Amino acid sequence: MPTSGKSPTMKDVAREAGVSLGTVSNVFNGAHVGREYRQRVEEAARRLGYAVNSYARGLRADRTNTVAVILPGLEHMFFARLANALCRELTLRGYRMQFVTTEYSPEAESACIQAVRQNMVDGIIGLTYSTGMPDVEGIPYVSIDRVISPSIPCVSSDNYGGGVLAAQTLLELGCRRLLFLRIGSHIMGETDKRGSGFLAECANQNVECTVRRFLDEDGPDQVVRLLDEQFLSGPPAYDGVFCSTDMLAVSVVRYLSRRGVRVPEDVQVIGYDGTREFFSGRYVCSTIVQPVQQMAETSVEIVTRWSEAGTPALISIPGFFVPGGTTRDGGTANGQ
Amino acid sequence: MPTSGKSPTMKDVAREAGVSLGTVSNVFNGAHVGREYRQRVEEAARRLGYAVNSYARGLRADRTNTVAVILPGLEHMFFARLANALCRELTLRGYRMQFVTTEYSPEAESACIQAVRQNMVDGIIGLTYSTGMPDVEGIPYVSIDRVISPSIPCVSSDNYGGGVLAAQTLLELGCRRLLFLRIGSHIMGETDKRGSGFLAECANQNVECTVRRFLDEDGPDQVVRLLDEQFLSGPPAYDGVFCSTDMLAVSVVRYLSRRGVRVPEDVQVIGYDGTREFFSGRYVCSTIVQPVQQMAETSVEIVTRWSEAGTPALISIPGFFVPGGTTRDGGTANGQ
DNA sequence: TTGTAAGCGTTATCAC
DNA sequence: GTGATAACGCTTACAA
Repeated sequence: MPTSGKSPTMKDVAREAGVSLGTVSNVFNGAHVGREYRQRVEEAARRLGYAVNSYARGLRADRTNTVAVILPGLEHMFFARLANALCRELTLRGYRMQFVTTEYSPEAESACIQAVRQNMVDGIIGLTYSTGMPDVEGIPYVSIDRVISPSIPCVSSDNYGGGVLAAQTLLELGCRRLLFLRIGSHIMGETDKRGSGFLAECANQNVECTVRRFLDEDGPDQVVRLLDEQFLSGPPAYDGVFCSTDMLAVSVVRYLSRRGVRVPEDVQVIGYDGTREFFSGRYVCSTIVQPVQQMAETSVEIVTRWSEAGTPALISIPGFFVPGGTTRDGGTANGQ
Repeated sequence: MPTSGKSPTMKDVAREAGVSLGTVSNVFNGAHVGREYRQRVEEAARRLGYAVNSYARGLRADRTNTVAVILPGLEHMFFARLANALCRELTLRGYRMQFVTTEYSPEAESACIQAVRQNMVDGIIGLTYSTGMPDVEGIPYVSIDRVISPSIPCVSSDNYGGGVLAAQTLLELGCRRLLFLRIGSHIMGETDKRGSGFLAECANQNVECTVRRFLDEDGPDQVVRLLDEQFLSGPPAYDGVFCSTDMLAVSVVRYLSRRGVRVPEDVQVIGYDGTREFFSGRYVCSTIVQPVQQMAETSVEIVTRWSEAGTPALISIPGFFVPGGTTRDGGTANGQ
């Protein structure tokens, strides 16, 4: 067993076991091989520390056991959690993860699509905000949080349902004057449904709801100005706020605290994502938690079983509400 | 330009350009080719949308332009930042990143080492806590934050220097009764040097310093009990605390606040890592910031230029102090 | 069942 | 400088 230098190849195993190359190959591909032969091969392989080279295999068999994961970056906790879960699920199923960031290479996505066509990668799981629609017809591509076309499967948390849940929760907690704050780019996406669901449930329960929208480009000044309008004069104009992201929710909570408005006594706030402080594990606010783990499982399941079934175009996985200290229902939630 | 289906190969390009296979290969490998031929080939390649298949190349040329990155996980912000920076640096240099987590697959590391020997991966950048020393003699392996052997390069932040810096900072800020708190496993590692540096500087300036050590296994109870001993009775026994991680520092700060000890008025606390709140970008405490970006650059530089030079065994990159509200020097630092 | 040989996309070594 | 050809490690008809 050489401790360094090159690995043994099938040829070496064949020689060691005294059988032919094809037989060794058959053993490693589950084909029918006589017991005696199979044993000899397996033993020889163990002695030599042999493992198949999946890239060489891919060259012939169009299969590399590698999936590319494309995310905007890792510094946002939601992305980090997602990447982590995807890595886990892929590993569990015997796949390697090739990781790519769009943050630093806008053409990363098309490079990956190339790679699939070259059989260097078996499939792609992508969460991208690029404006152009990637041309991924006919290749194993799972999109996260963004509908690309009816024929490309998209996995996301149930944004609409999450919005409904947020409204139900605030209303149950006694809020009657609701505000929905949204931040994001111009382009419509899956995440817009958070607002739609929220508003629909408000309408359904005959409660009025105001909507305010920030753009990513807006600086903090803009946000503060807008919040001032809503809250500063007299008693708070609203007693329940749903924010499209935890980040926004935390900003709002901090703003309110600075202005002497008590949270959750005067105003209750719910965010969306399920962001936790990395050290304590505490949720940073009351929030609708994205089911990251299940989203990862589902995505991996779909790419790795691409051809096996007709895949539905849009799979929405329900999230759940968790109290995080910014609603009135019993303090800060901890742990899982 | 077919929008789906398989990619063109060198053969296709050769036919399209009316030259031989070898010539096409030469063009893509920078060898000397006549101007006329080169142009014809390049044009044909563009027309067909050709790109070399680096795995097929790897089969011959022992080079895949892929580097494996091994980290314990991504949920800790330091790891996420590191992975992000590594991805960036690798991409910039034309490498792909294969990402692996030890959290969910303890044998991930040896699998990667296999992969290198099989020429499926050109090199490894690894940050692992496994007890056994990986057998990586002779393959391109860069270890982060852990010395494996004199012949394996290790890149880390200058932990010793960081400890010195922490001591200098606390002393400059007027602290005279110092405490060093450490958390971590039994095994000695690079990070232990944080304490050594801190203590050395204390000794150097003739200031006494107490040391307390937690183990990862210790529950929060243990930590609280220990802190109670140090701080609870009477005025705080210490006025300056250096913690081996930001996580520990934040726990300590929270503990002190709950006990009515004011930070930074009564006790000043410095952590280590440079952790920031993901939404505000604020540092969670005054801290010694790990130079993640430079660590990534250096590691990538070393793996990708493996053979080109004798590499020093240990490269320590200095971090820097940043105030984060738990020291007395001017409020909370923001931004970059 | 087992062995043989062709071929996957590329590079390296030759003659030309 | 250019073009055929063998080889990289593996899979897969097909022949034995």
